[in-house]
Amino acid sequence: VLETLFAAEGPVPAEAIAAGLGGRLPASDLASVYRNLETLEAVGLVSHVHLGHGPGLYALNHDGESEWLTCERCGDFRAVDPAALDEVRAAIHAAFGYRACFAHFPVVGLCPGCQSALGASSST
Amino acid sequence: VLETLFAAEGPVPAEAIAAGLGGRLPASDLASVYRNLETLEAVGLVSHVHLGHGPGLYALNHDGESEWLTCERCGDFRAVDPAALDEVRAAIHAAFGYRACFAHFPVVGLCPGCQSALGASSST
DNA sequence: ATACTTGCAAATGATTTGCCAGTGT
DNA sequence: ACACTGGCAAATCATTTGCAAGTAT
Repeated sequence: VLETLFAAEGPVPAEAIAAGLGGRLPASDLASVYRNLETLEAVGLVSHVHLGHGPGLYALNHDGESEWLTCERCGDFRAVDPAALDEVRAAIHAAFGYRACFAHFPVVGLCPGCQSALGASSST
Repeated sequence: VLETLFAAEGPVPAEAIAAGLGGRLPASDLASVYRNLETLEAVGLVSHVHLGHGPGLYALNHDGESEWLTCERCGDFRAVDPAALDEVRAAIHAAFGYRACFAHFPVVGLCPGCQSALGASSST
């Protein structure tokens, strides 16, 4: 499982891991994959993120957890360094007292491309 | 279904609507409830939010959609006026070009209570 | 022999779909 | 007669659990 996650380019669904990323790596049973992922998450080597509906996506924690942005229209997503969201976190903390984390559940919105794809109207 | 949503205090799972909020209102079949909710969402009267894992929660759009904050530790949540998140949205837009929306997927983090419950360490 | 890990199958929870009967126009 | 809505059962998708067989220590 670790080898497969290492070979993956980005976060992947458990099913893809079970399939060995489409046959390129040894396949295993989905149940074992979930069991291993659970263990690996518990020790902090792996984490998963929920991008919209659809299955959770798993990825290695190379240096630390990433946080995520995803587009609710086209489904695209990007990892961001947690530090890049510190200003956002500060604004949320100042307004509501919450300390936000976008590692497990991402920031959801419209990516620049989809903003223009719909008639670009709003400002700010 | 509308009547039930109107009687509900906050966002409720489809199952609670089907049960008539625990018997206080006429019960219906879960499938019908989902079908009606889908239609009501399509016409903009209702929206649902995904609070962490667990079922989606449905609520009326009284004056406009709310956006949500939820605590990943205690599961508590609160609705916020979208305007209150404009500063946050602006920070995200400035940094990444994304236009965030927290109506369907909330801001996830630690509420003030849970921050103290874990040894309050971090600042900002 | 004992502990850990797997594969496979069945269970769970949320949601969707198919279909048929009941109501309304 | 025809369109719409509801109930009920079965299907689907992601994930979990039980259990028996297999490998390792």
